[in-house]
Amino acid sequence: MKKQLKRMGFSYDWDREVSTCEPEYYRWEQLFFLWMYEKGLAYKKGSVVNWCPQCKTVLANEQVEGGACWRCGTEVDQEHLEQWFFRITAYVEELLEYCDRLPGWPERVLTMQRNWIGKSYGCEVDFPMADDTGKTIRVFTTRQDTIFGATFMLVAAEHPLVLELSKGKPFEKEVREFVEKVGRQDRLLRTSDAYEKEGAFLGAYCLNPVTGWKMPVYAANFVLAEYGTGCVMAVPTHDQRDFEFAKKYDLPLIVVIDNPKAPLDAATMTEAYVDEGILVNSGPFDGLENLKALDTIADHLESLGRGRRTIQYRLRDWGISRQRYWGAPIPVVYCGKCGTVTVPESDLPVLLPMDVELTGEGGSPLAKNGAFMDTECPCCGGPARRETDTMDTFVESSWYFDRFCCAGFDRKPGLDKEKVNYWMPVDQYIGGIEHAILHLLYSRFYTKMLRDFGVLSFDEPFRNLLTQGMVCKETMKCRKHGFLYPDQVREGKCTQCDTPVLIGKTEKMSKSLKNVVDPDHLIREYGADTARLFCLFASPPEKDLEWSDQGVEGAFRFIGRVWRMVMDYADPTREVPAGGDLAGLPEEWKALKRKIHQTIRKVTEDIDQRFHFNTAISAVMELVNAVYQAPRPSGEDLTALGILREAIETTVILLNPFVPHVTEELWQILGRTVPLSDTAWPSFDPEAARDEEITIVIQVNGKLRSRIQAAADESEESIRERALRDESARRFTEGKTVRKVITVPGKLVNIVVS
RNA sequence: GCCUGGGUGGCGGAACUGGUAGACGCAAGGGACUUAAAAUCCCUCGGUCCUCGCGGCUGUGAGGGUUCGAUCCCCUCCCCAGGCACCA
Repeated sequence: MKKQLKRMGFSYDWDREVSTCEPEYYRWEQLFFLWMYEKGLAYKKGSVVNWCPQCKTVLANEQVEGGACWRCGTEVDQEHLEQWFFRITAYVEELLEYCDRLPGWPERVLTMQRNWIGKSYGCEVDFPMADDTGKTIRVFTTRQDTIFGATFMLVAAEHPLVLELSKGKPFEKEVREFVEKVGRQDRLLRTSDAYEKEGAFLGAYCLNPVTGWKMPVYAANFVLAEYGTGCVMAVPTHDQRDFEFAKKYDLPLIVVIDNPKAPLDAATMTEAYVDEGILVNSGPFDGLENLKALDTIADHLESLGRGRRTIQYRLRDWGISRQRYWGAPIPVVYCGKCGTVTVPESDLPVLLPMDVELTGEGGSPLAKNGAFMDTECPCCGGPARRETDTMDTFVESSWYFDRFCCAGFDRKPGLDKEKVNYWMPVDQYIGGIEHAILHLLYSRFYTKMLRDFGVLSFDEPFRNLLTQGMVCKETMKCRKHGFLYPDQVREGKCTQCDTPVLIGKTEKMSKSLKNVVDPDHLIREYGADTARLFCLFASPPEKDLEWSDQGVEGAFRFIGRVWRMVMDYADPTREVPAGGDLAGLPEEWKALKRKIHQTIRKVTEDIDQRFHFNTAISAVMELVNAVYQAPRPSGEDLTALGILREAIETTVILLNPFVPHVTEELWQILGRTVPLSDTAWPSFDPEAARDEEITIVIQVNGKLRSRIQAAADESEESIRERALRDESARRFTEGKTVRKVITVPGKLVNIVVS
């Protein structure tokens, strides 16, 4: 890996290399854990967690993609386990707020983070039970404007209230069966479109706090126990889920928001009305617009003492326990006497044992390692057991960038504040879009936390973010032999059985699809420079890159073209100083001089401001084409040779960041002794780059009709006059009245006629 | 369903702030060089019509709108990619 990176010519500073799996790194992570534990930012709790049966480990919510494990794709189960969590929710407000203060981040990443955090404003409302026990059911709602239409109550099947309320009632058995059934249903089924809303009546009633009506209480399969309070007031007229539920169990519907365009009738509604409207059947609030009623009704509930405004977030705490080997051991021991005890700072690091058996079967290898597990309690000295869970490896990647600033720093807290605060935040961070929420959210959290511990003095880790695309290639498949590597195909046929190969979809390069390119082979065949040039030229970095063998060939040809150009002129221009004065140059050489400086400007801007290497490279290609187009001067024409020398040297310098190896060699061939990598980037001469003559477009009624040449300093008035006299344009203005003439300096004249 | 990006020649992609659409490359076609091939160098290359011009019309997913002028701004719709999805 390292060798390959070096062969490609990437200029990494290997002195800053960091290995997150070494104790020199993860010991600090364990220290941070102790600090977090002390502050309540790390805690253990029993909860329903995502469990990957393949990896035999727990996964954070963010690490479940469409119900499957982000690593192996296996469907994730729900298990009840004791797990360690990081209290990322302590920073939820700041994480959300700073989404508006990261102008250098792509909007879609920020949107994804905002959605993931999922802030919503609403009310908690207490619904008293209809029996006289004085108990209440508390719900969270964002739609308190519909409270007059709440006709029944829904409770998550897993909620303890379900069994409590139904206990001893004639419905108890049915409720129990229902709860068990929901518990058995897996995640995939629950989220599928066909999943039907179901419930069971608990034999209990509560009262609507504003209308006083009796509302039957149901357990429902579609109510989430973990969100809000796990209980929902159901308003079937204005919520589609509640509507479906009401229809199924024949529950009453009351319209409380009327559609101003077409009045609603509860008896004939076929779906819930979820748009804006005017309140009806809502007592004192009738006639209000529902959006305005949100506030008014919230006030009303608060004055009644039945509810209060609250904010809910979708974001949950970050479950970091993993039953894997890799990852820092959690520095905690369990003592029969003292309970959960943290490992004292002086005993850190808790080392990952080297003598574990990695069976590949999943499950924690540490839990099978007695020497690791059995220890002494740091408090009482008695026998104790170590925590065998390790931390999610995303913890490691949440601060490695800080460590880069002071790699090897071996004093507490593992970060040299001065250096870190000098280098950080990262000016330009580059990563795949797949980390939009995982790594990028965790790193933001960790940064804020370390800031509050006094280690860092900045709020956000990455000032600018570029999400680069992935390298894709078409897949090839043989009917008999499945997916094929590129070298298993010759002339469209499988090399094993000679049957024609099926060309499949273009997909992200992966070993499983065999649509990969071997970098060693590529470097052997074409060299690292060709590989680099192709990748940079094919598309801008934020887009996916479609691999094309012909494109690689094209990149190789261009390098050859540059090489021949240099070889051609290296000798004749060897003794000629590059450049030369602009004044007095014949027009054709002036044009090349201009092209040189325009190219420097364009390439500098494209690299600097936009990371658009593809257009930077095409600009250099244009310069090379211009040199090929130039007439070959005689050996005495020192002016011309000087300009050519300048063009050639400029080409070599400008290409250096893209193709460093070949340009360094060409630089030497040109007789330069100072290495190109130590040579300053050229600056352009604005005077030379300026166009002396510009093409002015003449439009009639917005249609392109003619072009004229104008001197750069020609007055707007004069250009306008010439445009009006222009022969080609007059063919279209002849016999018509000129209504208006619009001139855009340096660009065009538009003559409006009727 | 909701949110975010996108949709430009045969293909990858340009067009910076509303001002010449298609830069540059690939593919294709033609020519030069060569005994020949490869390599190289040069030319043509969105569609269409004709009187083949330094021409006309048309053209950036579709349809409207704003504007002197729209790939760019606004509205409606279609399609593709990604994200979220019973979040009350």
